[in-house]
Parts: sequence; C-alpha cells; structure tokens
Amino acid sequence: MDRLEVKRLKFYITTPIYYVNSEPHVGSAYTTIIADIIARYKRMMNYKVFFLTGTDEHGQKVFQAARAAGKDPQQFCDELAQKFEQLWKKLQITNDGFIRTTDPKHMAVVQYFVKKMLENGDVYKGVYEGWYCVPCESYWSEEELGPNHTCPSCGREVKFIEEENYFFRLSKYRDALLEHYKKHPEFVQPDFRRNEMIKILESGLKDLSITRTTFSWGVPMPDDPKHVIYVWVDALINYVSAIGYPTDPERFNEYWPADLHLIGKEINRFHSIIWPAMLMSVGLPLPKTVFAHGWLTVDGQKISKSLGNAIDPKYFVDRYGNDVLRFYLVREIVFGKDGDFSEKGLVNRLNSDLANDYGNLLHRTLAMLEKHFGSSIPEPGPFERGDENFVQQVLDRVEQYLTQMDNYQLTDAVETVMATLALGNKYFDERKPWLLAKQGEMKKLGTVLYNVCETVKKVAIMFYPIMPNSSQEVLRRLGEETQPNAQHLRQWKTLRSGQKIVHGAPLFQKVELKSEQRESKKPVPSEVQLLDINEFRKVDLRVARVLSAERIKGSEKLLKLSIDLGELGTRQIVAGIAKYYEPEQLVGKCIVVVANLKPAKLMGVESQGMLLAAHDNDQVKLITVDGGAAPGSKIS
RNA sequence: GGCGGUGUAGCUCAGAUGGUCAGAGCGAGUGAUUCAUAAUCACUAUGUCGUGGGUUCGAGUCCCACCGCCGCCA
Repeated sequence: MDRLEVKRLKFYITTPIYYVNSEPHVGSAYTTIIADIIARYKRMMNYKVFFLTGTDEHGQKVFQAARAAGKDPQQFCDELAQKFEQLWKKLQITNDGFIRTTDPKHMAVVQYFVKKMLENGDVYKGVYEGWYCVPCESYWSEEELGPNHTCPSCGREVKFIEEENYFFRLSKYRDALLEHYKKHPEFVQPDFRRNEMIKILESGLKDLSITRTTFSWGVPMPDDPKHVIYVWVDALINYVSAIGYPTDPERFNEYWPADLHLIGKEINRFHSIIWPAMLMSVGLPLPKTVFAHGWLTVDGQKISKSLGNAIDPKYFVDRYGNDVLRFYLVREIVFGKDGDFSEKGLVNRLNSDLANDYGNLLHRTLAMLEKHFGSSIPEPGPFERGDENFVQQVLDRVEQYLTQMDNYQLTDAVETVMATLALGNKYFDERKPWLLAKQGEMKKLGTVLYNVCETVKKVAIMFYPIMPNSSQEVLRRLGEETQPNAQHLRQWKTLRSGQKIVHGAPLFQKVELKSEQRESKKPVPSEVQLLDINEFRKVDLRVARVLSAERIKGSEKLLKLSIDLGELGTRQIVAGIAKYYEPEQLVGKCIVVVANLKPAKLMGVESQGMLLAAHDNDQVKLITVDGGAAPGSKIS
C-alpha cells in the first residue's frame, strides 16, 4: 500500500517547450516552477522522474524575429535557448532534459512521425484557401475574421493565401477521443477545461493543415521538402523525441506515456485534442493527464509586451530568493486558475507566512533548546493528552498534504502546511514552555520542544518541493541530514535525542516595501490608464446647490454660477454649458463639482471649481444628485 | 450569437443532495503573553449571500427573467 515501500514507479512530466521569439518572462517561469515543484515532490516520494522542458524554435515568427535582430535564425535560437537554460538554472529548476526543436535528432523524429501518420493513411494532400495570420501562424475562416479582415486572435491584418498543404485527418479521431475522455476523467484538468474540450469534440473536428510552403524555417516534409511541417506538429512531437522515440525503445518505453503535460490554458486544444489524435494515428498510448493552468496578471493587468509589464523573474530571485518566489507563486495563485502577481503580495506572504509563522516558530524553539538543553534535541517525556492530540493533528495534516499533492492541488497543499505551522504555534503557546522552564519542569519542557521540532521537521519536508533551500537549512539546524526523507513524514519521534541543533539567524528576513515600490512598478500606457484608488481620492467631489446663474458677456458657451458648498461656503464657478442650459433652469439644482481644483480665469471671470456633466455626442447633461443631498456633501 | 462558469464580509475565497450556512484566511479592533524576527495565541466585526420575481412550512442553496464579469466555441 505504501508507495514508498514498493518498487519504484516512474513519473514523466513535461512543460511546454517555449517559443524563442522573445526572452522568458514570469509566465514561462511560472509553468516551469510548478513543474519543478511536482518533479521534486515525486522524486522525494521515490519516483523515478524524468522532467523535460525545452524550446520551440521553428516557424515563421522565430524566423522573422531573427531577421529583425539581424541574426542568422539558428544563431538567434542558440542565444535565446541559452537564456532559457540560464534562467532555469537560476531558478534551480531540476529538469532532466532540455530539448530544442532545431536539434537534428528531433527533426529526424518529426519526419519519422509524420511519415508514419502518412503511411497510416492519416495525412493527405489538399489545397488550403483562406486567411492566414502571420504572427499567430493561424488560419482563419471568413466568418471568424474580425472587422476589416483582421485576426480574431491578435487583431492584426490577415493575408489571403492559397496553397497546397498536407492535411491530417483529425476528424477521424473524434469518436475515439470522446471515448477516451469518457473513460479517463483525469485526462484533462481542471474539469472545466476538460468540459471545454469535450464541447469542441462534440461539435465536430475539421482536418488540420499540417504543412506550410510560404517559408522554410522548419522541418521539411519527408519526400516533399518544399513543404515545411507546421510548428505545432513539430513542437508536440518533442514529448516523445526527447525520450528516445523511436530510436531508443527501451528508454522510451520506460517513460512513455507521459504522466503529466503541464501547460497554460491557451494551448489546451493542441495538447488535449490534436496531440492525442496524432498519438493515436501512430499507435502510441496517450499521456495520463494534461493539466492546463491559468494565467498570471501583474498588478491586476494582463502581461503583455506592449504594456511593458512583462516582469523579469530574475529581479525577484535576486531580491527575495528562489524559495520566496516559488512559495509565493503556489501560495497566492490558486493552481489551475488565473491569479495576480504583485511585489506587494509577495512581500506580504514573505513577512507573515514565512518570517512570522514559519521562521519564527523554528527560531523560538531553537532559542529555548539552546538555553535549556545545551543546543541539542531533548528526550521527550511521557505524553499527556494534549501532546497526543497535537501529534495526531499534525499527522492528519501530513496525510492531507500527501493527498493534495498527489492530486495536483498545490495551493491547497501549501495551505495545509501553513495550517500545520499554526498548530505548532498554538501548541507552543498553550504548553507555555517558558513557564515550564521557570518551574523546572524539564521533562515536560523536553516533550513540548521535542514535539515542536518534530513538527517543524515535517513542515520542512513538506515544503521541500516548493522551497528546497530553506527546507535543507531547517533540517541542518535540527541536526538532520539535509536530504529530506519522506518516510519520516508519517512517523513520530524521527528526531534522535541528543543530536546537536544550530540556532542561527532567523530563517526569513522580513522586508519593508518602500512606498514607491508599493505602487505598480511599471507605468501603464495611456490607452489603459488605470487609476489607483488613492489617486482618485485626491479629487474632492462635492454636492453643491446652484444659488444663481448668469451668462458671461461675450461668451456663447460660458455661464457664471454661484453655488452653495455647505461647510466650504459659497463659491463662484464658470461652466461651459450655456448652449445646453438656460441660467434660470439651473437655480436650485443639486449638482456635482470638483471642489479642490486650482482656480482659473475664463473670459476674465474666476472659476473656483468645476461642475461635472455627461457629454453625450453633441449633448451635455448635468450630473445631479438623485433625490438631492446637503450642499457640501462628500462624494466617493 | 451559442454553450459553460461566476457574482457571498474591505480583500481572496469555502459553502454535496434546500432546514445552526451566514463561514475561513488576510486586513482592522480588543485582550492575553513574553520563548521568539513588535513574533504568537484568544476574542470581536461589517454582509438585504448581484437584481427582481417564483416554488416551498422553509432558499446563497431549486426555477424564471434581468444585470455584471470570465472562459470556450462560432
């Protein structure tokens, strides 16, 4: 039953291979970090893991990006691929393989794969006619297009093209795919993504054009080299080419089928429909699970190059360290859903979860061990009922954690570990070891501190996949082997009494965000100017009653109003509404004004404020207060 | 346009099959405590559970309509 005892199981996990038309950003880092967490967890649980990532280097977009950079495409790819590899190294990603689609070995496999599909009668030659978006490398039907023949996905202009293509008989696999979905509810996760895919299948599939002739940066079609294989087909095959298909069947069979394709939601269709159909075509088993995670926003906004808010993960690693970044990503962003990334949120988590709840529990415990037990793990005395209860609760949490991790409920699992820490802190407070020390109750004191140490040890192990560095440090301080031993999770008294502990500096240093860092780091371009609430609060909006109104001589637009602003007194304002309102219509009206506007002179008349009105085409309508309100009332 | 989801305390969200379901965490306030990184622990709060109807003895929980947001497809 216990998977730790039986023979080693394998676990093959992949990230998407990243498109090298730009440098890596938090989005790709997020996927890769999550994959790394799962890979580390599985290794810790004694699985034989193969963790694959890599780069997708073919296609017109890459070719154009290379040209724009004035570089040879291969050289361009080499440089970018290296940047990805460097980043993964920096993020302490433990991938076992790194595949590049321009690797001749991979390219040969792509040709082999497609040839096999062809031989199986699933690829045929046809003519494609229609609209094509170069940047998206996607074909669109007439009805799908946006206004003025633009790409419905990116909004840019599309080109009408007509070309002879090879097609994949995707439609043929609809029923088989539906059948598979029915039989394997875990195939696509989360479940709402699965339902989306089922809907697509139910509405029918069209055959897929899988070659291009308009450019040559890609894998040539076997025996027809003027055709280049569609980047997506090329890319997907990486999952099998990287583990030895078809040249090293022993290795391939050891790992295939993949246990988990971790992807972003935007590429779900490729992984959950097209890829499985391709596999069916060549007769390979399907991956166990495709998990599509959500998207990150940054400070509440979509990540995009044009917004310039694509965050560089290196900044956060340098500033806060890998553990904190990784922790924050799983803790804050519910795995599977969209979530927001902000420096402020990260610092909050660092300070309260890590420094206070985690680091401090360790720190206060080690401090007492240093003072009362000569810096060594004490001998636990007899357990009282409170101790027994506590131990049981911690062990329950451990079980919960294991279940959640096994089900890829990463955020829940982190919460469970946090709950374990809360138990530890609470136990500590209830047992009041500082009092026991004063009273000379050394046996009881030993029990309490021992139990807390054992709890922190479990936390360190549970956190290891997420925060490997701090976990190893905690284990070291407890006098343990730094390599986490998952078998210690389910037992108690795994710490040997007498072993030396190291008190050391606090595990996590708190960080104070400077005020300017609290705001969004990058300026937002004008088209999507978003206002911080504090900015808005600067505007002093008030209700005012119009006391009198008259035209200003020589102006056909301006009226001079005298208004009652309650506590702010009576003021004179000038408003450009003479074309739409007669002065006498205004008297007595309850209007809205900006009360803290710098005074200005219009046509020689001073205006001490500004009234609000709606501009509806060529109409102007005053903003009034529903039912009226006392002059001077604040508006917010 | 079709399909699906969602709208619950200031924020993030839990709330099978209708009857302690009005909740948790964070934030805020009060108290306790001093082993500890002004950490920790306890207690407290505001909510017309998107809006309007309906079914029912009884509805965040079911039905209908509407509004808002999101996703997939077209």
